[in-house]
Amino acid sequence: MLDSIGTHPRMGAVPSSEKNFLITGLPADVQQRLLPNLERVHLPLGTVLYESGDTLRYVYFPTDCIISLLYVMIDGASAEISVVGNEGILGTSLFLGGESTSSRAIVQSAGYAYRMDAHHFKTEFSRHSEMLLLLLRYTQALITQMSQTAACNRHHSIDQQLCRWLLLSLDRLPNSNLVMTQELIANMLGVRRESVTEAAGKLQKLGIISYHRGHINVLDRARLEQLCCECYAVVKKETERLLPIDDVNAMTSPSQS
Amino acid sequence: MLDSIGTHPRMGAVPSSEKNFLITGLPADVQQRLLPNLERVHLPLGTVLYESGDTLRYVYFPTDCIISLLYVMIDGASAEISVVGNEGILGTSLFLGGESTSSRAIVQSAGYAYRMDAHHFKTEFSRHSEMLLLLLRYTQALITQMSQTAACNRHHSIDQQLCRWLLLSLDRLPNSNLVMTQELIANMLGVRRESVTEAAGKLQKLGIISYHRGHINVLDRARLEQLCCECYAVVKKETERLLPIDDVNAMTSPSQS
DNA sequence: ATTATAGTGTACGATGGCGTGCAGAAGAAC
DNA sequence: GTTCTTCTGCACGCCATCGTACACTATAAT
Repeated sequence: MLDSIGTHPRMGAVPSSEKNFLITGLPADVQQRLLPNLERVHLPLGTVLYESGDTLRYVYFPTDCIISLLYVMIDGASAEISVVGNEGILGTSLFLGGESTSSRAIVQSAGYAYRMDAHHFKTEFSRHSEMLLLLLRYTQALITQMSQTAACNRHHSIDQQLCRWLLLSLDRLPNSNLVMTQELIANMLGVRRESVTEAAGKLQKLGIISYHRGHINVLDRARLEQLCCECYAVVKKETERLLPIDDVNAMTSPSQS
Repeated sequence: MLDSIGTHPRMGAVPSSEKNFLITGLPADVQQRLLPNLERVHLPLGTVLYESGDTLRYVYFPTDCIISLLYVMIDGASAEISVVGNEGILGTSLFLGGESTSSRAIVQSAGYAYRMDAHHFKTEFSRHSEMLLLLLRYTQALITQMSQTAACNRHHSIDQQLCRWLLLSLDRLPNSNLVMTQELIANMLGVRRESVTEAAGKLQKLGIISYHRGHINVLDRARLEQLCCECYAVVKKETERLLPIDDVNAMTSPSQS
């Protein structure tokens, strides 16, 4: 079903890896109806999709990019609240009813997303419950991630949090290469750049990652999970419970099922 | 309208202060329909309304009590994710679709709540959009609070966080007396008891609060807000934006409006 | 009255993370 | 090739918070 997006007049050629599970998780007829209103857009690293307080004009369904929800304090200090990839949607406040949030959405890893005009989106989910129910379940997964972030910020070391962050990012990327400087990671985690340098240095010495001027390669994911605090596993497990992904159908064509 | 709850056969005499704004915010006919399924219950301090992973059997609409959503780590360390009072509902996972959450709900301040059976609740919100829309807006307010907690845990001092915590509690209580030991506050904030002792001691010396073996009295709320980090104000402002409370109607009888 | 228990106060070293400053090295720009 | 910028590494003192230990006091239990 999603394959047909690639042949839609408004879309160019689309690699088959570009899926968003909130779309592929919908019944074929709903997907078909959404199609004309979905626009494939490229999102370069660092793009700010919305700022704290902005009224949202679009929702975004990331495919191979990662979006960070970042809270920026008055003094400029920041903290990542959660990350959104191809399992989610950006712009929950449109169906929750707030129209805006107090966080900033910024592209943490470049890639593509499908975006939908706020107006079309609202009429769609107000008309049909399939989409709303799926989005609500995703919202709960998002809440889980936020909760865990709050607890993790309180109790766990920067070393552990870096592991968590790497794993969350890895899950949302097609390969194990992150394009990401230590400075940016520090902004996300809300810590000093030097602290990230130190933590990343440890991981590199252990042979778990290798990095080089803005490029991080994860070599040993298993050991990363061992060093990580419980927070990653809790969020992942709960997300899979809430949003079961039928890989076979989701990655091929759900309309044929 | 809510006044009539006090005369409902299933209810005893109910003080007029016992309101929940998610109920009083609904149209009169919807309230009328909810009434037979609402049961007034007393919630003593420390009651665990649900544990991490529990399937919810009831939703709770607090009136004069405060519920804390607490995340408990494997090693027993805890952190408060958010608080719920008469502005909210406990059991969002029932309409979000997850049925359970990874947090614990515990009564932080004793009082009363209206509870509703999960089954009745689900049929109600699936049938009528008024309630769903209101609940969704509340969900966004909750998300705001969680986000802010995450950021606050990262960047602000225990002194500031204690101020935030006191203010959040104060907003949900009919008076300025908190029944709460320093030990319990420490659990909520996820810090040592001694740290709370120290922070509370400072506030007492400044004449802002007075406390005595499990009883805290806030004497100077204005100065508390001055000492607090931005986090309290952000959450409060956003909550008021999302859930405008028409005090006149809400506190009297909306059915007459 | 006496004894427990719960709540609070204080002290002291340990330490993780911060702020700051600076230096080296890899790429990019010219 | 040279210069400039970005990214990373390291070192220093500082401080908030932690872990631990213990003392004191008010209330409850007997």
